Amino acid sequence: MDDGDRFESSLRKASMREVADLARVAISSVSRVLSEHPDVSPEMRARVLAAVRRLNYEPDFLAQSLRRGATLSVGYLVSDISNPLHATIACGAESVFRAAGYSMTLMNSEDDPSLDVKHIRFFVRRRVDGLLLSLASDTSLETVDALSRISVPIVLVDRAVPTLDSRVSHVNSDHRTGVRAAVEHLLALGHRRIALISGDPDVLPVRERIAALKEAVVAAGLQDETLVLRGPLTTQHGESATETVLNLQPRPTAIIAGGNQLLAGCLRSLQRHRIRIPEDLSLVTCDEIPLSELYSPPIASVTRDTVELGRVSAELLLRRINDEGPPESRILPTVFLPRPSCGSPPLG
Amino acid sequence: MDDGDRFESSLRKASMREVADLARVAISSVSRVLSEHPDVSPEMRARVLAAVRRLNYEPDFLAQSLRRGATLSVGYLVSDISNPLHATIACGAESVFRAAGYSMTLMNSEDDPSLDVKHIRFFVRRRVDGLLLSLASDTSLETVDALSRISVPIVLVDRAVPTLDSRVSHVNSDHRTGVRAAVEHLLALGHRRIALISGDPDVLPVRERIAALKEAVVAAGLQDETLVLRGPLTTQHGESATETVLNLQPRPTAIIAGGNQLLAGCLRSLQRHRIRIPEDLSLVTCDEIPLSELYSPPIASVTRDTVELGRVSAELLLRRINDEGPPESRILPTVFLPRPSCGSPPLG
DNA sequence: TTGAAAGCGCTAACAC
DNA sequence: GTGTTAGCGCTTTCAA
Repeated sequence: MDDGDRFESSLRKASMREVADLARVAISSVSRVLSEHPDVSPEMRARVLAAVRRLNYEPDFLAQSLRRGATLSVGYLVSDISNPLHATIACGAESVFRAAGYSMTLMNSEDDPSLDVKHIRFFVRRRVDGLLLSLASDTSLETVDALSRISVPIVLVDRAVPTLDSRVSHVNSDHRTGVRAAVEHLLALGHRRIALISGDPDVLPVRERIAALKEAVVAAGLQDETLVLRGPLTTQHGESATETVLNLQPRPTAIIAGGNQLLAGCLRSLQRHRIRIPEDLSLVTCDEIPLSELYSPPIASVTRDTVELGRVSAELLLRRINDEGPPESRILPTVFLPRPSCGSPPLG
Repeated sequence: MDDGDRFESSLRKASMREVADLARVAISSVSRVLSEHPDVSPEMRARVLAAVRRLNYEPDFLAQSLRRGATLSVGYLVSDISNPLHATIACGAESVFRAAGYSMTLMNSEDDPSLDVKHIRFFVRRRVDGLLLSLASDTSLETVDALSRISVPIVLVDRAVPTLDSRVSHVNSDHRTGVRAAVEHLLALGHRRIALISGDPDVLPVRERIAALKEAVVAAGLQDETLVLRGPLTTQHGESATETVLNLQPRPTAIIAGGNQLLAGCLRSLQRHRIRIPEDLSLVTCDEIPLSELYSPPIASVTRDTVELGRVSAELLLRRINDEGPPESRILPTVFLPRPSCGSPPLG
């Protein structure tokens, strides 16, 4: 490699114009070669490709996107990517997008519905080809309004906006079935005073979990002695709600942590008070957190394949982007895994 | 809102041309108003803004980027975003980028150096303004070559490529100090046969941890009875390496899990063999995993502020993008947190 | 088979 | 203070 080559191939972004000049062909011919147009002579092809190599040319995606009207990029809106639950969804989605030549841009809405709206606008201005949304709130009017005003394909991930049903795809987990199984398990063990440490009901999974708790009690023909403690889906709320539960008279005999972050806070509080599980209190979590199955004792959980959730969401979005049919809804299973954190309620 | 409005404001992306026509001004005037150019009369401003609202106009970022030569977007390359360690780094970085008006696009390289290269090329074609890289391997020649051929600002996160020192910024954690403190703690407790379950040495933290182990032993004037088990940074390797350790005669009395994923696998194996911690074996982890501090017993760890790591990385990248000085290096502290998983070695 | 030229939506230099 | 115009780098008719 001589010095000329080394100079040419380094650091500067060459334009198609320069490639055309070097190859002594028209710029449109370069374009044809690179987009594999059938009608190009082998000689020209070779000349162009040589120039491309020599200049280390890479087509400008921006210019291509502007011209073609597609960016091959999608936006993923999530409340908090540092939550392992969302991170695995993102991972599943990204692998599907990547395989299809799409890139995924990420924005955290930090559980703030007004950021939901801001970021959706942002993505639209950036002309993403589609949007994967795990909204901070699927009940906020501003968000629903913003969504109804835009035309990009949308997939809601574990969220529901009934007024948009005909325009957006949905991928949800069947939280209700999983939580019902968990509650039935607790009821069968003899628990009656069951506390659900819950998020606020402005996202679908929270609403479903609350409904499932009530449903299971009603279905069992029992009087409702359950308790729902609402608050943000944070470890802080998990911790303080657990404190509340522990101070109640009579004290609930089982806690369902309605989210993985809530569980972390809950465990912190239980440890501080040296509550024995399951002798003093039974515990179930909704969504795992790393090590929850290796905890002492292993913690029963309502769980699901979140990587798959991400993959399916991405697939539905690509289908919409490529105009392969109308919006669809998918419901993926959840499963209740009984583990030693559930036992009989303490006597008395 | 009348029907006309409803029609105009919904679903179609209006162009600046249409806004100009509706407001009966030149297209450049629209541009001036929107980019807050000082010399615009209040009347025109009002006319333009009215038209903008009426058409629900959003400027096309793509066209702006092409024209301005900046995309206000950066790429983040990471081996696996579903690892909480990387997810929190991403979270810290994203918040800084977002505050500065930048978006962050994510690609997983799945611990495959060839994907590192592919994704770097991909980002360059997309004309990102900068790159945050947690490479799968910082020793791969192809990667180094690819990096030396591109001109976008780069920040290496917890990675080192000596030949690129003058061209890229670095943000590293001081793994060496943290691991040395951990080893010194174990030595003080009487441990001599210490096993480090390690990743492969093609990323900086792994190399530093191995070096720190040796350093600490030498500094203590002891004969080296340590053992390093290399492999991928996965739970599988953590598990199988632990099996290996448990079968050794004489068996090591302490294990250092050189990464959070390795810890998860290690714990699984220890539980299966009913190894008591710290009575039978002492344990330290490098980087926490959710619940590792709430484990029974709580697990000693070499840890660091990963959100801060992400934030600082983003700040250095923005500084380079805005040409505010040459590439910089930052070393952020790690800290060893002794916890009950470390005790005296078993007798005999 | 190849080249010339229009234009994607925007910004900025220049004119008035 | 506002309008006209030349591109940013590419794709794609339309002619030749």
